[in-house]
Amino acid sequence: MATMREVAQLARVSVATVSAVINNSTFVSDELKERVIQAIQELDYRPNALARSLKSSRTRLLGFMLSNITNPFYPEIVLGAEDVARKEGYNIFVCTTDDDEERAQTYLDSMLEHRVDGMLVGTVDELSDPTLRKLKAAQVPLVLVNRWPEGYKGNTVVLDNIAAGILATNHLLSLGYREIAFVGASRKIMTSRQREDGYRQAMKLAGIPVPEHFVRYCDYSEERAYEEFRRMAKTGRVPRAVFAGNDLMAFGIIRAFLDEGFKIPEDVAVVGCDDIAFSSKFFIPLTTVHFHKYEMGKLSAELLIKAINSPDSEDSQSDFIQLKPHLVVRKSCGAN
Amino acid sequence: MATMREVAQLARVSVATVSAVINNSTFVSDELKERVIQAIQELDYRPNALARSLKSSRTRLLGFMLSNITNPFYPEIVLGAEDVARKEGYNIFVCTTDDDEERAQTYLDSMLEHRVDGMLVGTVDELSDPTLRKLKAAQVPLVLVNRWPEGYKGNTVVLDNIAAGILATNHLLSLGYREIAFVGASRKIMTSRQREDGYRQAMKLAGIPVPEHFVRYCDYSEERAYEEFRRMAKTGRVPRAVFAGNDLMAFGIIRAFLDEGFKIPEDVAVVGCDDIAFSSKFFIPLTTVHFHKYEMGKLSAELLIKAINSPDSEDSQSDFIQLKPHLVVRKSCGAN
DNA sequence: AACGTTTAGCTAAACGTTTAGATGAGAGTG
DNA sequence: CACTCTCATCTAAACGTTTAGCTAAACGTT
Repeated sequence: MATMREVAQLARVSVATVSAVINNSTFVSDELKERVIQAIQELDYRPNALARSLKSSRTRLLGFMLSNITNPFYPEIVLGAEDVARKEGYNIFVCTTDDDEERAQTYLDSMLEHRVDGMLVGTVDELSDPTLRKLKAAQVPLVLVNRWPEGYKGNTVVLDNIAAGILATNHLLSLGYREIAFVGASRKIMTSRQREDGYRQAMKLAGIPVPEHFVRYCDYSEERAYEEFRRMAKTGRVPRAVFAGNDLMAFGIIRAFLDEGFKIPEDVAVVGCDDIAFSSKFFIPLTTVHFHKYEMGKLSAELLIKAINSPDSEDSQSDFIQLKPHLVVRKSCGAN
Repeated sequence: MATMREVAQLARVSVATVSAVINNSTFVSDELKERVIQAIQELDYRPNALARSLKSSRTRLLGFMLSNITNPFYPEIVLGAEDVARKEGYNIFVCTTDDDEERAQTYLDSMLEHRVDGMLVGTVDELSDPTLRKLKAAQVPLVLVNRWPEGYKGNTVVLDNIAAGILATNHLLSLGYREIAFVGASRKIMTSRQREDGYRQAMKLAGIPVPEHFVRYCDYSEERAYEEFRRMAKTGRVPRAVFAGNDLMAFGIIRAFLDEGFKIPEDVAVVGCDDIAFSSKFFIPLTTVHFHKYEMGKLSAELLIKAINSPDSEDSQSDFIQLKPHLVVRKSCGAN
């Protein structure tokens, strides 16, 4: 592949002039400019981003760490981030850790070695997380996305999961259901914990005790939820309504109940959370809590780029953006 | 961020020794090695991949161009590729073009400027595609994934879409259906065209004329398929069976028929194609044609890395891998 | 003692850019 | 005409690595 030196030679100018034409950083006469452009095309020259970044110490690369693209919750977020990155001339480096600590570390090292200009991180929800510590030590501009450690100081774009829990639970309460189950991923996962907390708050406010035997944890997985509720249905002891911590689990729960001969929403009402693309297309369109996922990605990237461009990234105050959800009423809850 | 020079200073050795320790390329005495490691940790030194790649002219970066991660068909492929890449010490740079020519060009330029060691390309299905021409000109090791231009010479990993069409159609024929509709994306999209061709071959072999008024095109989109078939259902003139070019459209078709009061599979049998994750979890588990998507990603990356490592990439013969599908019989077709 | 051999560790030249500062041709001024 | 200014263009020094080739100490051989 041709280098700038060769282009300069062919155009009978200095490398500085070629550089000036490419970046149009300083004035170059039309004649030389023409010659340079000619030479670039002739040689199919393409600037070497490595050399460029090495000298200028900015790569126009952004890292994005998330747990699993296979989960339909994420691609939209990535898309939002990608769209603003592209517009601003950045490329995004997506890596998925599957919530595996070792993988996260490997990828993080790799991103830092590639000198990304900033990181979008969707895998950290503890202050003690090694990923977070490493990132702080490396002083990379940083935005936490979707998950975050309580009390974290720094740019953060997240969803108001407590509000989501309240919204879903209140909706079910308003439809007259009292015996409402909750299904989460686990108490360890912040988003799940907060959705549960919202559910508990709403129940408390309504003066209804939480039926603890109907609070279950299924790893945010369709399969696990299916198994859990199939088992539950077999006992005959089922709740009148379920708030599922995500749509995937809601699908699993509905499938389990259907397979056991229950009717949805007549026998059991189900409300999901996330409003993934498929939820509106499910045969029983799912009532669920909608989050602006694309928006979350977009805002995250904007914030990150702002942080990168801010003169001294150190003491610039950081933003905490919390996106509000809204309820999407469809068929699975038995409203209308 | 600390440089190798600073590490060398602190460890009282030369940069060459530091380099040797990091890459353990030549023998270094235990004593010096110890001092170097100490210094690296003390300074939190991290090799600069830019400088390293600039000198060694390999980046250990792979590009992956595909149309749209939001389509559940793709994430699994990416995962397969990522897994082998990680194992081989490569990072994958995913970019989505949304089948927009301009975006493809922008991203491609960006990847080439970043000097990726090779490219996985899932967006090219014409020999005249500018992307393909640019890639050939740049002489980057290359594997075409999923889509490919007829007659293309070079590494390719694809699905046998014709076999898929035959499989699906034969299954419906074997269940006694004769009036079988086909829904594709468009004749312009190779995968869709081939699935259609498979369908036509199977019909021909069975001696049944293709009902051309039941051959429709819906851009591989759930919505479009829904609208198209809702309209069709309203006319009262509906086929007894449908082979949908992908699962998403199958879902749309089923939803359309249900909303018009038809029963699936009793009134209309539906077979999809792709077997995306959700198809088995649909309330009417979808009969569909399964492809090994993860495998496709895995094989693609393996082939690419092989090509990168092959001594003279020019005349090394290229592989054409075509993955065979198999039918997954579930509920939507009315078998058993 | 003189020689060659081995080898741990070093020096310095790349890799392909960016960019501060040098150069020198023209134009403008008194 | 001598002077300064302006400004298009160039020269050369980085950026942080890798690596070919060198140095010199230590050892073995005769």
